[in-house]
Amino acid sequence: MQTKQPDITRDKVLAAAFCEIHRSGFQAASIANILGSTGLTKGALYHHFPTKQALGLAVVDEVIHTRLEAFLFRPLRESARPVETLLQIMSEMGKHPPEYLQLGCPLNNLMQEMSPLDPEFKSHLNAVLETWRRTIEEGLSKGKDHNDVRVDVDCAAAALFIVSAWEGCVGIAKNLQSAGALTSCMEQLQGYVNSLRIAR
Amino acid sequence: MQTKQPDITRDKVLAAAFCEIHRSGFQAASIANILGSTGLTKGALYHHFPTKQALGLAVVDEVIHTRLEAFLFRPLRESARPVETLLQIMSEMGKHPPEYLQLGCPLNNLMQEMSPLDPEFKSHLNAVLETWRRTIEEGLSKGKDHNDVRVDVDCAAAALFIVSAWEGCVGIAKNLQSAGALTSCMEQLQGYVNSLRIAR
DNA sequence: ACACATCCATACCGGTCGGTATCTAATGGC
DNA sequence: GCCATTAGATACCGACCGGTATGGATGTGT
Repeated sequence: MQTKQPDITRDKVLAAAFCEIHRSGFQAASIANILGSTGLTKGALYHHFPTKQALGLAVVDEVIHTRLEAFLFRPLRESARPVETLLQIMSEMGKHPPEYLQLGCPLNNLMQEMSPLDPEFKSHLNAVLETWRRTIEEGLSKGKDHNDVRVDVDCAAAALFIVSAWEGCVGIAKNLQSAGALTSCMEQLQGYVNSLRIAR
Repeated sequence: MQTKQPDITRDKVLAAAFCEIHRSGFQAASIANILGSTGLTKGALYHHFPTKQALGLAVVDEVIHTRLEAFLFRPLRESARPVETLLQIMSEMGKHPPEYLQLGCPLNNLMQEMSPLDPEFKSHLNAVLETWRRTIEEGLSKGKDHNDVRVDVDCAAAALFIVSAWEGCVGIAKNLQSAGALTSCMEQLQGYVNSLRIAR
């Protein structure tokens, strides 16, 4: 196991690639730009990643998935009242750095662009999406156990819709470039989530 | 006003460009592919459109907007009970040609890709989006007049959410490549719309 | 019938793309 | 201290991109 420069270099490339892909999409992402922003050269990149596609997949698995895990999946899994945690995270969507409003959700961007074009991308991206959906589904199920969610709710279908609408809201807000639109949309989605709960 | 061949050629280019852009996105859309599928050459294309961007904007205005107008906006505006018409159209989403499930909504694809990159695209795309949102808002308002929609509903916010979630559902279904997912998601969205109505 | 604008085909351009071959320099095992 | 492997730099390649310059064919107004 190497613990010297190589891992650092690899991470620098991954971080720069994530930014470039987030800005321009995968296909339009320029290897030259990625290298330029790191000060590295092609020799370094192609030593760690065989192709541009492999770099993109590594960004999905090691950057995008990891970030969602930290700010969404883990808090949701570890919460005692996951539905309230979910609503809390939704209400804090406006607190993301402004680039996220401007550029949208990196996962959704890549899904929309790459899933129809590349089965490898589709499989890696859908793995992240399925983790997201399942995490919410399990949160809703746990809510049922605590008499917080109505027993007649189809947790799987509701979870899929929540993820879909969530991505839709972020996407539309990105086009409108409006934090207010994002807030308004997420509030409506919170209304939907609350409609799944037992009124108190 | 010319009414000979030129308009036909222009429309052929537009139709081919729409397909190519729908398949690959705008940036990855190849002028050569567009021309190849029509049998025309660059001379023809660049006679009718000064740049690739102008071609893309024309696709937005003359193809995408027109199609949405025909299958969504007009039926909604002309309906006596617009909320029911809206629910009807939502329930028929599965009847689109399979390419639409595979490739997603052309409007949303372009918004996600181009809005952050090109203000011209953003403005044309958001004009279509705003027409969509406003049409639904007016439908909800008309529903209020007919005692179909609750008076406490914020029609503007609800309309924005409906469009956002709609696009989100189509986008997620495209990634999952699953007609069932689309149907399930749209059913949940119909549930949301119904929650805006007065229970009978 | 002649001049002229419109329509479109052909050939070509500079630039950028992802990827590779080759070389040097540093590192780790013995 | 020697050698093999790894890390990374440099130079270069063919393919493709959007766009242009030019020329010919086809109407069209007069």
